[in-house]
Amino acid sequence: MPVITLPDGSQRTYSEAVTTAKVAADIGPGLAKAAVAGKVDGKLVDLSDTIDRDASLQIITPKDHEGLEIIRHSFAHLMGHAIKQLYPSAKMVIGPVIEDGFYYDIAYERPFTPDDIEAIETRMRELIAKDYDVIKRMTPRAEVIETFKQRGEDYKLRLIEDMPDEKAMGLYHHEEYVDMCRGPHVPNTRFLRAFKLTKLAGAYWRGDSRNEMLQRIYGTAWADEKSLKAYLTRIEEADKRDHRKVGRALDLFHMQEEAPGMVFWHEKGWRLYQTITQYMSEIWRKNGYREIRTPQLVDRSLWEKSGHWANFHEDMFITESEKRTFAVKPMNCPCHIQVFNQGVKSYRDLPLRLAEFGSCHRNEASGALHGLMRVRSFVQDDAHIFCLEDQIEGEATTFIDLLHQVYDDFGFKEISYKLATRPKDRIGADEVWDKAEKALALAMDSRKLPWQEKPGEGAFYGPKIEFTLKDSIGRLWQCGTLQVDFSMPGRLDAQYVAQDGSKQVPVMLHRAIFGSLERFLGILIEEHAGAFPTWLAPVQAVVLNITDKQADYVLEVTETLKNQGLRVESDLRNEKVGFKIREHTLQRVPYLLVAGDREAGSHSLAVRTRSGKDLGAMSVETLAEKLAREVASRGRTILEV
RNA sequence: GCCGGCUUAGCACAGUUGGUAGUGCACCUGAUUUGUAAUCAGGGGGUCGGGGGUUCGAAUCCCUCAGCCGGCACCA
Repeated sequence: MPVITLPDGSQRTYSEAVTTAKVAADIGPGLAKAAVAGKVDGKLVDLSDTIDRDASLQIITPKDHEGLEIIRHSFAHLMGHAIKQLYPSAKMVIGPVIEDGFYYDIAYERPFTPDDIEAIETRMRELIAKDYDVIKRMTPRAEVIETFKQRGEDYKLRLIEDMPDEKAMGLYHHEEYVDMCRGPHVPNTRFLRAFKLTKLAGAYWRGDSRNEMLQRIYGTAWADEKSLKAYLTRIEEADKRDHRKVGRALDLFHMQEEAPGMVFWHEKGWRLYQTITQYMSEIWRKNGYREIRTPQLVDRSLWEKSGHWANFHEDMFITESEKRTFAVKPMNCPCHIQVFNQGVKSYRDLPLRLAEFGSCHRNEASGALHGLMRVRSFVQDDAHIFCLEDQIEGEATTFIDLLHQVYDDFGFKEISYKLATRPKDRIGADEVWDKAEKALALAMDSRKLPWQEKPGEGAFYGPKIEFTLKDSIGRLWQCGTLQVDFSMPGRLDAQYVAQDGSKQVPVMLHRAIFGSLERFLGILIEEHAGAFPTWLAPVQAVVLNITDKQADYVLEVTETLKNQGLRVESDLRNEKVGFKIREHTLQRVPYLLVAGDREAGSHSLAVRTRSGKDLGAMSVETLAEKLAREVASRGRTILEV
């Protein structure tokens, strides 16, 4: 006699086992039609699954996030159905749900073409129109194996081998097509309406590059057409903020074939770059860091000693001179240890924080390069903290606070936190890893950060926290990092004299806030779509004349503002004001300062913002003061309020 | 590095079945002295990513290299 408790607290009693579909139908025909699945005691089940005991039940519809995920998952099966009809010899591999959609990995004798994708999409729409029921059958293991054997689904058989304990699997029948899945799935194709196949890509079997490559077809899917359209528009809009496009449009930087993965910074981009390095230098000064500078080329022997040669020499740029091999430095830590090693250090010197805008080169795989986000030549705001073991947690929390302060200054609110723990190939004893991982976890907990673990993703010398930011289309990029390292200082002979006079090896923390300046700027460009807050804007204001009569006044005022440290330019071209306003607005200059006869006569300027707001005329002194305040507050107070 | 796609003027793009390159913006010149998102008229500019091949003839077809784009793998 199952008693079913619904989310509103009401209860229904049944004389025998009941399905979610039946309960939904008893509540009302509307709900019966909208029901996608059930959630029994917190666990998602198919509408056709029976409930034979007292339980809480929530009916899932497309309005629920879980409902949408089920729809996306069912779309993957639908795509399988279409693909097997069009290309019977294709072997289906896995078809999971991802953010905004789904994909399916497929093994097929020839590459799919964009035309194939179109054909698949068309067939999917035809299948949807048939409005067929999706039938679930829990099937005994042997029968499942037999089914897939008959159908030549080799990869499904390999997947079954990975689940030795499963005695029966859920088989979902889409007419003649069968897929294996934990489920749940939609009961009928009527829920599958709003979708679009988006991209075709390669992906390794089991995510391992030593394995064969499969073909992956991605799709996006939504509960209704409106959401789909909204998503597609969102992607289109986000695409316009792409830092590679904005970088060209605003004349910030360029890249070219002769230097793949390396940036030619133009004047405006370089101003931005310098603004953030100067900002960071000041942060270091105020927070007990000592800024240093170390060589670009270092003899191979040092990299061998540090362990980097063994792990990464194929990705290092090498040069030879007088029979010696040098590596262009791919990172700064070994060099910082050399600085630490100069002179005798006492425990009283710790924590010692050495910071550098470290220029690094790494020969990244050609396919990994991505605008400013992944380059071969980059600069890190790198610092190493040499400290005692019991100083780790304190240094870690202080660092996390500092990172938040910096991200807040740049307007980044959405940060995700990952703890990457010991990888397979590593140096150092397990007890040491235990301590290091614990220290990082404690530091994040003390700040109540919502972090996730990434098992096995740590560096070879220690675990790390990754602070990641999103680009305009939601791709995550690691920017900040904090790593504990019990190994490198010992390998490179770092020592300090302890309280008892003995020599001890310090712990080293590797840390960066921007990560790579190039990547950080890429994210920053996309975050603001090129409309940088005034404190960062390469050109903060342009002074425009209306006719030649005001030229001298414009030059004088520009000079005055420049002398106050503002980045101001004048535009004396023989053009209409409307034309000049348009151009500088498109260049995302925060303030356009118009000087006509009225303004020249009263030593003032008419102020217009790039968003089109007319702030009226103000005296040059007032304006300079307001701008200075806006810059100093890093945009927290702005001119227009 | 792997899979797929792309590469035409400074930028964004067109270019039908192979017949020898176009549009818009930008640029240059002239006129215009203009009050808040495009003044008008004229003009110049491309070994069609590099190399090789097929052909009477290649931006168009084939091979190859490079770069870029989207994924995958990698990321000290």
